[in-house]
Amino acid sequence: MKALCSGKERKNIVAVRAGERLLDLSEPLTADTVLEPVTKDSPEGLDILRHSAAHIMAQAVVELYGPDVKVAIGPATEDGFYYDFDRKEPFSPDDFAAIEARMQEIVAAALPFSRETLSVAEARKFFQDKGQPYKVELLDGIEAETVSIYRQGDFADLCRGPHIVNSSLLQAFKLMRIAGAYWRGDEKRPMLQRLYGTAFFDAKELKKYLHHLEEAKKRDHRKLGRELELFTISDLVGPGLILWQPKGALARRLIEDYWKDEHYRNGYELLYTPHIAKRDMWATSGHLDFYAENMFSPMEVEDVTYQLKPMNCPFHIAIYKTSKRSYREFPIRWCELGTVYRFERTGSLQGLMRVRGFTQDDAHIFCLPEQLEEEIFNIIDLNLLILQTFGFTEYDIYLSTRPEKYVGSDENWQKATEALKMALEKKGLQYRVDPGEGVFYGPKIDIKIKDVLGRAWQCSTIQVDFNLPERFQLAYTAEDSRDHQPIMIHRALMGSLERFFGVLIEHYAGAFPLWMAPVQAKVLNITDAQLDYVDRVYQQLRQAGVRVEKDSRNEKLNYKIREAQLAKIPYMVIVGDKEKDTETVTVRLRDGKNLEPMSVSDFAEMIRKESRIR
RNA sequence: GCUCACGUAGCUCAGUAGGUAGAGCACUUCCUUGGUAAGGAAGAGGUCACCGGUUCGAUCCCGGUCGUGAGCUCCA
Repeated sequence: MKALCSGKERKNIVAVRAGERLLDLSEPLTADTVLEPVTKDSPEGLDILRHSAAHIMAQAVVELYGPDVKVAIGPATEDGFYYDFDRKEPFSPDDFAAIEARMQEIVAAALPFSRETLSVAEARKFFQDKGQPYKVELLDGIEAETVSIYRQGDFADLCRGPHIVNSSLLQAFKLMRIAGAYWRGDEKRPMLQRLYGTAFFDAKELKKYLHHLEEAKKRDHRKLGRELELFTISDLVGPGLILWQPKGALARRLIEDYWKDEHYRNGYELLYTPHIAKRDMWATSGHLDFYAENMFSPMEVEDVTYQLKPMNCPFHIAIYKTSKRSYREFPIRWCELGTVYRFERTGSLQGLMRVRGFTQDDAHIFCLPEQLEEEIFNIIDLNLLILQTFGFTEYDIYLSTRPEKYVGSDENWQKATEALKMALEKKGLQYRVDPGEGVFYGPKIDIKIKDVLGRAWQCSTIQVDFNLPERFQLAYTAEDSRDHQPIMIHRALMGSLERFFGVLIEHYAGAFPLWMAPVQAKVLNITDAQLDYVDRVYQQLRQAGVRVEKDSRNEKLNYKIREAQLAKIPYMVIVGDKEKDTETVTVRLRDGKNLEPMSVSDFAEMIRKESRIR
């Protein structure tokens, strides 16, 4: 080790890496091991600290609340750590101070983390004697011959490691929240109490992280949605059902207009379809068998049962079936901003991100097998273009394969999965496989964009489907003048307009780019002497197609500016006597800067130019 | 759906050891006519989420329902 680095660097080392494995610094070395240091500033180093913090928290909890607290698991997470406990009495945030204080004592004691290797049988006896059934159950699932336990002070935990050398390295930590969590993530098993915390090597980092959380909170789309009057959710209407207020509705219209234009350019035709359909149709499509738990309850109308739509595909299929199709028509690209309803459990609803009624920017492409690859390419290109237009350039791509419950033959699934995979690879796009996460009728490519809170939101989805065409017996006449079955691609790029808008609000903190800002400019007068001029400027801008408001209230300019600023309006158009006399306006930008006075028509032209999307 | 927490005026929040409530902002009216982030005054506004229970009496205590938040589970 000494040979590896200088003394200063050594202080910075948390663990070492030997090939794939991470090892404690206390690990005995063999001559032939090649070691690589894991430092404090590496992601692995931080993970090790946080994992150790989880152990220290568990130790504190056991010491404070007695050995009848059962410990489950406690890993590091993306932004901290947690530990799951089974305890009769609920933890409350009031307990945090005591647990943190106890943790501080453990840190101050600089307890070494020591590793012991035991056989599985020995370990089982050890945890049985300690009265820790969750640990025993974990051991039941371990196939290796030996396991390791880590001790610090009197606390011992089943753990692969590695850990920090001793508890004094935990310099900056904070308990964050309490939540319920099912043992092993299974809702049929006991609900445990999960304590979340976060930890860093130094206090500055912790402070920075907490500050980041504060900033993220300011961008919360639910808060901004209310403040900017974009959308609301009403008890009168019901949970998970979005009401778009005028400003939000206008932004949505701009998004939809752009979407429609872009689709027209890319060879799509627009459809409209109804919100309900006969139950029989949902039986044919397989939704009743495979998607019923997500559907709203059926309704009877004149002895026929109908059901709200959770997807648009069967409606597009019905349109497909209106005439005999020829291969010469292909590819058929049909798109629709289709509003669907899905039953979501109350506990999972969240603002615009998770709702019960939402509009998909859906499309279905019917094509020949030999057109499949190119169509997928086209979709990916259009997809990335649209995301880019909205300012999203960072995303994770997933390839989701066949789920447990599915329709269709294995052969079809394999063909479809292969097609998606080939497309991603030929495009040179990095992706991860999400096994078993496909839809019941086909595999899919999902693109998840990240919001400021670091949450990844699934928006885009591209699905290849050989199965619904079969179920609905879709056909086209091929060159051989015989009937063949078309392939169907389902895709949504923004995914849900609601969710996408939510991500947009957080992405821009409500300060939308000019082209999609519901209000682009607000005309503010200084005194009543300019009332007539305010009106003229307002009318002229409105005629020129600028989305403009005016504030001619009897208030001070400061006050009007403050309001417009809080409303995140891109341009404030200020008119006083000076402007009135010269037939000009003074423009103030969102960032506080002022432009030179200009004519109203020049300003309108400036807005027109800047609002161009591409 | 599950666990925990929360639910007071449009918004943000006080408050009552159980005796039917208060601030700031917003709103209305009046005064003020003021050049780049809150001028002043007055007024209106709440069956303290809803339903039951305990009590002489409940916004406050207890139970249930609904809703919200953080997670779990599930997903666009």
